[in-house]
Amino acid sequence: MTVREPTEPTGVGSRPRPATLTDVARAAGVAPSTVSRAFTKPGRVNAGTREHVLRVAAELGYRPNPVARALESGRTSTLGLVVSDITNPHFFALVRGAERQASTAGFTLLLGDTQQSPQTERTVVDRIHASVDGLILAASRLPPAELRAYAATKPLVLINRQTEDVTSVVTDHVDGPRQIVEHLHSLGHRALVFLSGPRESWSGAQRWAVIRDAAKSLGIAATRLGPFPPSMAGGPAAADAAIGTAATAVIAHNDLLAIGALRRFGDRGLTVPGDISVVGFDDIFGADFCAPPLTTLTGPLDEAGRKAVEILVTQPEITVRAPRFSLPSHLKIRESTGPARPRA
Amino acid sequence: MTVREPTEPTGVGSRPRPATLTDVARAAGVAPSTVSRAFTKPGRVNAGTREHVLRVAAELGYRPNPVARALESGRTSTLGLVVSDITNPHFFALVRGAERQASTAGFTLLLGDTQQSPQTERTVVDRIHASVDGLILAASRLPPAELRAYAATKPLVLINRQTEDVTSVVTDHVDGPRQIVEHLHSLGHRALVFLSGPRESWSGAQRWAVIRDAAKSLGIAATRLGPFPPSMAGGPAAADAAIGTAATAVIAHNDLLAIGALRRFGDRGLTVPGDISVVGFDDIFGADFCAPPLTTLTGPLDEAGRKAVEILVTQPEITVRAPRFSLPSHLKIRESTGPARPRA
DNA sequence: CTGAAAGCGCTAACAC
DNA sequence: GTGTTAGCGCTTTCAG
Repeated sequence: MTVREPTEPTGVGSRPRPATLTDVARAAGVAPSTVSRAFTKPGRVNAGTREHVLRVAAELGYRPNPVARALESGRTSTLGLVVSDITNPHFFALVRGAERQASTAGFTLLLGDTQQSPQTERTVVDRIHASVDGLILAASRLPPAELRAYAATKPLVLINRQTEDVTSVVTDHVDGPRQIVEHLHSLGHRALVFLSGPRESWSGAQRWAVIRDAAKSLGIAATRLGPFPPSMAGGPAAADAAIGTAATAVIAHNDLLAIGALRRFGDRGLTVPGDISVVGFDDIFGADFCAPPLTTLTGPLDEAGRKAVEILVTQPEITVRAPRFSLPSHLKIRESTGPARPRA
Repeated sequence: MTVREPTEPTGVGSRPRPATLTDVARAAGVAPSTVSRAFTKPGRVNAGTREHVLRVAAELGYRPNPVARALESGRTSTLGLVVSDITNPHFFALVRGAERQASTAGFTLLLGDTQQSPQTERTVVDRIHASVDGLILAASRLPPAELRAYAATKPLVLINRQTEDVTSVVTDHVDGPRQIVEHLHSLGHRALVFLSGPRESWSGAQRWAVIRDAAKSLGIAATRLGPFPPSMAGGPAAADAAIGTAATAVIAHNDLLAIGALRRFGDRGLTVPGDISVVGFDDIFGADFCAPPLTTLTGPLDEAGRKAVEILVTQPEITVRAPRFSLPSHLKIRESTGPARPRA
């Protein structure tokens, strides 16, 4: 039997081996199981012993090793959150909401970024898969079959993506986009343009479908331009493309693109909303203080994050029944939309 | 000996037990150690055997369990990143930089939020401590002794906080603030005000110290107001307080506070920079498109995140020597600063 | 080159 | 109420 000296440093500048449960047991003169119980089942151990054990543990600076605990129990108290582009402020609120809810529940978040690539997404998910009790995939680009395969293996919640047999939380994608069209219509706009984002975006497809139908039923024109990168950098191209049309209002795939377009319109000498109205999606940080403040459809992403975490923490079993949740969004009217003025 | 049936589902709606290394070994007709080697030491196993094992593993959908691997090796390929308030956009760039660098290195990030409380910080750090190979604490509020204690236990890198015997990465906090003062001085400002953030903020203290000294040596007045919450919500109170002084320029503890103040000045009928100039810190997302775009000191936080991760991934040992790194920051002059105009 | 066996730190039966 | 024992899934000596 090899016994390592508990506290012997192994060399200059190295770190001491942290105390283990066994060390504590030995020092306290009790069995390992007693120490374990002292920490995890306070009721099932003599109060005096417990106190003693706890004291000795504190002296030794003992802290239970979650890795060992996880190996035994199969539970890690950790949730994986995978987003498609952590660089995108769109996801900040999501990460924030998820983190808050997780920490409230005593869970920790493992963060992953797919950099918009399905291949990377696969790698990331495979890697964290076994280390988490549940998985949240935001705006996943994975094909349905793969998503189902993951869901069969581990509690999985999709955010802003829906697929058969997989639990999802989406921000409303029907009423919201329709409200935008109605808002614009009521302001007198009769031709609008949708500045689209990535082709593979599920939510982007939903948005356009609803916008197109709503426009049709109101008898106004709607055309789609793009795809454009869903970032501020995509703004100039998107704005320029819009200027080439007869539209008096643009609806951008997201706020980032909208803000980018806003600036470009300014640079090109167009005033917003005087010459052209602009609407975004998400109500990201900054949408309320850009110039002019942006009319946008709130996408309660922090709430979506909270909801997803809540599901995984309190009732992971229900994910096998693949319920779908939809969170209401509403139109936040600010100053980037106004009455239509026919353009020359 | 208890042998669980490898693939038998345990009930309706439950999930199959994932294949383990042992399952693969059995199915492939080899020893567990051979399977292990096939995955981790490709050289030390017969090419044919290896191929066979890999094929069987693939068929079974086997994926090595990182938790078990970590327990044995003591390494988790995971880094803990703890920020004081994930709600603060200030940290977005940090999280982003850290995540990118980590994933490049094949590491995963565990995210923690201390909600500005030292007590919570302790809890969070204690909890993730054993699950990570290294720790990054951003804007830590912990006392030096505790920080040292953690550093003695695990590779630790502090961001924007310095303490003896602990490795740190800070964005320059001397030249930068001085540049702000000089910039303002050169525009003719002779009285400025510092809108301070939380009292416990290490970087806030540094900033004020340099500003005060720089002002003194330039022979201009500098006073400190506050503390104010370092958020947009803190802006109104901060702006109002500043209006009550003779200052023609304000330097805010961070961009959030600066943007909040910007809006308040507008609401109160003051034009920026006509009536008063405003400077922030960090160059957060949005600083370039608020109205007017904010002059601010860049705090290369994404780079700081990358640097911290890089240290922990490539040379964790050096943290015992507690080197200090400082990343250059520079003044980004935009439109919120202009020539001083004496106020009534 | 491959197998057998020990054990990482912890929890959970199962005794006593 | 407490100790003993057997693993969780994997890597790693150590034999063969």
